[in-house]
Amino acid sequence: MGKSGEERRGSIGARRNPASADAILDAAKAELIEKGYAGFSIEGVARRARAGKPTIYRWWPTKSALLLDVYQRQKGGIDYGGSGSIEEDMFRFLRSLMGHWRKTSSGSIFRSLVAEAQSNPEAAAALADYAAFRRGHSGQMVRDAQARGEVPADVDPEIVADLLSSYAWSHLLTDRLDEDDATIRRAVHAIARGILTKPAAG
Amino acid sequence: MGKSGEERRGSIGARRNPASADAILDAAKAELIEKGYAGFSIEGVARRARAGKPTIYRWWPTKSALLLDVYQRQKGGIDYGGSGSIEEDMFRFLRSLMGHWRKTSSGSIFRSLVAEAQSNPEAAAALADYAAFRRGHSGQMVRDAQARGEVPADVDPEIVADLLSSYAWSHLLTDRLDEDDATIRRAVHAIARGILTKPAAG
Amino acid sequence: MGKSGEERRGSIGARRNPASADAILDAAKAELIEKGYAGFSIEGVARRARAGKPTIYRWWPTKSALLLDVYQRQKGGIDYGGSGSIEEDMFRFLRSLMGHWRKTSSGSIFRSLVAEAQSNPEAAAALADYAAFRRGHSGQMVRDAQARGEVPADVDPEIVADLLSSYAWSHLLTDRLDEDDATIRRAVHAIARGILTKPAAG
Amino acid sequence: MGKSGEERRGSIGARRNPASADAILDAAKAELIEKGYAGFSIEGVARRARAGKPTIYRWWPTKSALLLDVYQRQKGGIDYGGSGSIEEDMFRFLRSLMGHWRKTSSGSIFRSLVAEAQSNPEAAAALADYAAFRRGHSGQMVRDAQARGEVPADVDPEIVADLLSSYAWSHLLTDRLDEDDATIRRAVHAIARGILTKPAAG
DNA sequence: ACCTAAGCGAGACGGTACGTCTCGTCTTGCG
DNA sequence: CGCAAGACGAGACGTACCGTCTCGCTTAGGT
Repeated sequence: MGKSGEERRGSIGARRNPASADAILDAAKAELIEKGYAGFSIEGVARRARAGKPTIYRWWPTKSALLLDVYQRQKGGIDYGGSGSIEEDMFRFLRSLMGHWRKTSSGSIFRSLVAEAQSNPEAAAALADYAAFRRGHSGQMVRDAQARGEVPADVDPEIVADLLSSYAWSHLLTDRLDEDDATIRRAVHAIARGILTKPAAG
Repeated sequence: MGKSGEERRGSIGARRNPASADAILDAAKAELIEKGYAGFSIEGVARRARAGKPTIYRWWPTKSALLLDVYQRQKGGIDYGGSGSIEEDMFRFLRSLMGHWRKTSSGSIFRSLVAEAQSNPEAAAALADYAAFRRGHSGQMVRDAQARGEVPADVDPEIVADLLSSYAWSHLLTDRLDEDDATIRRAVHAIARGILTKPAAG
Repeated sequence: MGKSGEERRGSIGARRNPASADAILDAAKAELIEKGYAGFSIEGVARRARAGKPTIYRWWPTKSALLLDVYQRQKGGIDYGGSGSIEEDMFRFLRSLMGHWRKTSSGSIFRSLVAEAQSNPEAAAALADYAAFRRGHSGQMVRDAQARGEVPADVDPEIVADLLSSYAWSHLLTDRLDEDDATIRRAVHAIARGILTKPAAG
Repeated sequence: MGKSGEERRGSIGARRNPASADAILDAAKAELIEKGYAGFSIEGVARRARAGKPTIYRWWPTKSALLLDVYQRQKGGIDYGGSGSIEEDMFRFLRSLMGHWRKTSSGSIFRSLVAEAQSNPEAAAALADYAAFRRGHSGQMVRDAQARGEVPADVDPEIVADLLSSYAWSHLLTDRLDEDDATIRRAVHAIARGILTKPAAG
């Protein structure tokens, strides 16, 4: 998390100093983890990063922009399958996303982001954009399955991705990331196979 | 929303004055609706209710306690189907819940509650309890369908309810309550019928 | 300058706390003396007084209001004569005013006030009011002399007071408060000789 | 105030670019006039002059240095009489000085200089020098009158000049440059009558 | 009929964070 | 090397709320 250099970190000319950006993102992450969203303040980040507030506001116009950046730096590789089976892919996706949130600090950062979005329209827009982007991304699982003929073409990949990420979100937001594999599998199974009783000939 | 009397509303002796409690809850709700969670402040509530701040802090020690009280006074009836078809029931449930949130103020109050729960453990616990209760409640749709033989017994009603409410939550939290009926139907369809290509003989 | 109590100095109800006012004025004076006008800040005063900034802004809407208050608390008794001679009275007035400015800290406070008035219209108005009030006050010397018949009625006491205070101001502002008595007497003499009633035969 | 060329004004080699110096002084003057001393900032001057801040700091190490330079470029001719009467000369001097300050921008620049001198010793020294020089210069009126026999030799011209300029300063600093002629005449009259040689028989 | 106890409105208090401004320093790349 | 440009750490600005406090008042219930 940075080498925590002692020496002053000044301007390097008429362009952004990446050392400052790093220090600020590191400090923001640390503050978020230590104090949580409620105790998170630009003031505190500036203090910890030994940066001036204007330097922060210059590059992250809003608190949510900073939060989003912190989150994105943290994003690890989420497993998008390739197992050859859409059901297995969806399971792996959910388990890996929820595990990532639970095991790293990114879950708590994302919770902050969601909280911020509930009061800050800019954060809301940023989060909506991000979520849409992620839906598009994870919809790839479905499109791959369609290419394989596993899923018919009239299924909307976005809607499936929406169901999956909604499930993950609500578990994150209500402290239920530790759902066991069987439960996740059953949720995924419901989406893959449906919940209706199969016709006799099925 | 109260008669908003002009005359001073003082003490009625050595016990709580219900008129003040009402005025404060009304004011809190109004502030929440007008300004959203971000612009919500105890200060503002006190101002609008013409109440002293200590009067608020005396009865609602934290912001989340007040928020919860406001939300509880607001509960409206959600449509749990009875159409005879689980798919139609699920569609009606989602549409009615999302419409309720969108059209009344309860959506914005609930958003505030979710936001608060992300940093306040007390609010988090209250929200988790509430969500579990609601899942149990809306799982009834599935149990009814199982009784009809429409859904096999090995489907977990809680998981289905979880998928549905998760979908609604994530749309609430990302400002997508105005999803059109066709989209909601497709999501519900995925859960009911699954997304896999049906076998030729099916 | 205050007993520097250690214990917290909170609210005493819905009215101004004089202890806070005193602590703030003391702190402001000390800051002004230690750091001069350039280094004077509301922030610094609040810090030293252990007061919140809003407490300062509540009672002194502008920096100049605070400066003026500090100055006025400091104002010692200026000698307005009563020697029976207008020339002697004017001399004593100037010498006592300039000595007071030089020997106490009020000179440097007043310099700050004048400086502030050059950039802040509110301070300018406050200073103008104050200066006019003082001219009226010190004009009393002349009115007394007129009552004695020492000065003719058509002399405007305000103009004489203006000449005297202008002389004192310009010496304050250019670090010449240590003018010797002989020089002050000569300046006063120039003015006195012009306003004396001429002897009938003179 | 300069042609304010649109094209970039870069370096002209390893020496000072006079065009930049001019642009900076022009911009400083304009800022001072438009926004007054309070709104005067190096930042603003650089912006208006399309100059880099370091260029300003390179040549004018302090704000007061820049202020002085601006004032010096501005000197206008003040009327030192020659009317043959010391009283008339003094009146013309005051009226012309105050009018000059009022009608051109030099008054507001001088006010800034005085304000700056109250907290900046360097500026204070420069102002004191300048004021002494001006007193010597305007004392010439009195010396001329002494040569004519209108004023006795034991009157100190410096003290008379001090009274006059003090009067002008204090009116400048308290926004009273628009004093009418009659009032100025009465002030001058007070001084003049005191320094006139008295006719033997009155 | 008094007396005490508690709730009430009001609003001041010491704090903290906000987002903006300017300071004076620094380092670049161009001319 | 001077120049325009502009990022940097620093820190003050004036405002908004926080949660706590003390006041003077009102009313009810216990004596």
